[in-house]
Amino acid sequence: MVELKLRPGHLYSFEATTRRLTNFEKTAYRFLDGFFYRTLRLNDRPLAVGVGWDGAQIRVRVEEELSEEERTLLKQKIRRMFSLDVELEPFYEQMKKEPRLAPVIQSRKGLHFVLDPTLYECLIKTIIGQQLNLAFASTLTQRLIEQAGEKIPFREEWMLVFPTPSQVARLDYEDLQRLQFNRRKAEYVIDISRKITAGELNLEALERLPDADVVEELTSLRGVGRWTAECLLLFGMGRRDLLPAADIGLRNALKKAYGLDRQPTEADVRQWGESWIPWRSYATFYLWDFLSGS
DNA sequence: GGCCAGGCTAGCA
DNA sequence: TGCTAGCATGGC
Repeated sequence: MVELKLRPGHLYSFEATTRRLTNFEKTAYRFLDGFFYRTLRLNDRPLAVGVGWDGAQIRVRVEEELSEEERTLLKQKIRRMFSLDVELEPFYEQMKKEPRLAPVIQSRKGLHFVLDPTLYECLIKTIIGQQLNLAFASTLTQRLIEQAGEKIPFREEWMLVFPTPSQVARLDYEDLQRLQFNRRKAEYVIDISRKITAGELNLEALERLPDADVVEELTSLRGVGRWTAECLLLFGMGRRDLLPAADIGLRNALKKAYGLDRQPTEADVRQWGESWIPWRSYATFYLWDFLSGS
């Protein structure tokens, strides 16, 4: 058993940050003994990793032995996934000037993104979530993991590991249709996985590109529109200034926060968002959190 | 039963 | 370039 500690570089609320894990990310995370457990891969080795909080630091728990290299990798991965090096004070300062948003922001101080461990997982989950209500999207994701992923032992039981591109590439469209994916969504998910497996698509290489280029590259894929590309930049890469202005959730959140009697248009959102630059991702994220009722 | 879900593509003007 | 039907199901 290995336990590591990681200190956040800046103001950090573990409680606010993990609140959504048992809700929106409930297919990935399992809460047990004060730790949020999920599986991820270190150099292709699947592991169950628990993440908790000791009041000042993140506790990371793995119930197997790790090499020095794996420890280093795990630390890097968790720091990145839990946004431990993101400094939000400038964001809070800037948003004080937004009277209608300030209460939403100030009551969530220390809330950070929890990123997916891989860009592939993020992209596939986002495609599955297109247009569907979150509950059903989560059901479909879970079914994909059960169909294509592998199981690893965990405390007398097992946990599922999100499948690799090659594991999904081996499926037929009909396999996913049986899980109640619509035909086109089955094609998007499998075709993209096959492209990655064939070496025709390298998601990691996109990390080096600016936002606009990532959107351009990704939207050339069948099944990926602007919203999906922006979600990858947000929840896969943690980019700080994305505004998914057409997003239904964001528009509903603004309607609620601003006390409007109709849903604002995409153009409204873009215009209001101008004054959130360069923190539009975080403004969006805090509004989503506000909408989900906490 | 009807309409909307944290969209996208293909087909048509 | 811009508009819209269709998708497959759950939740309200």
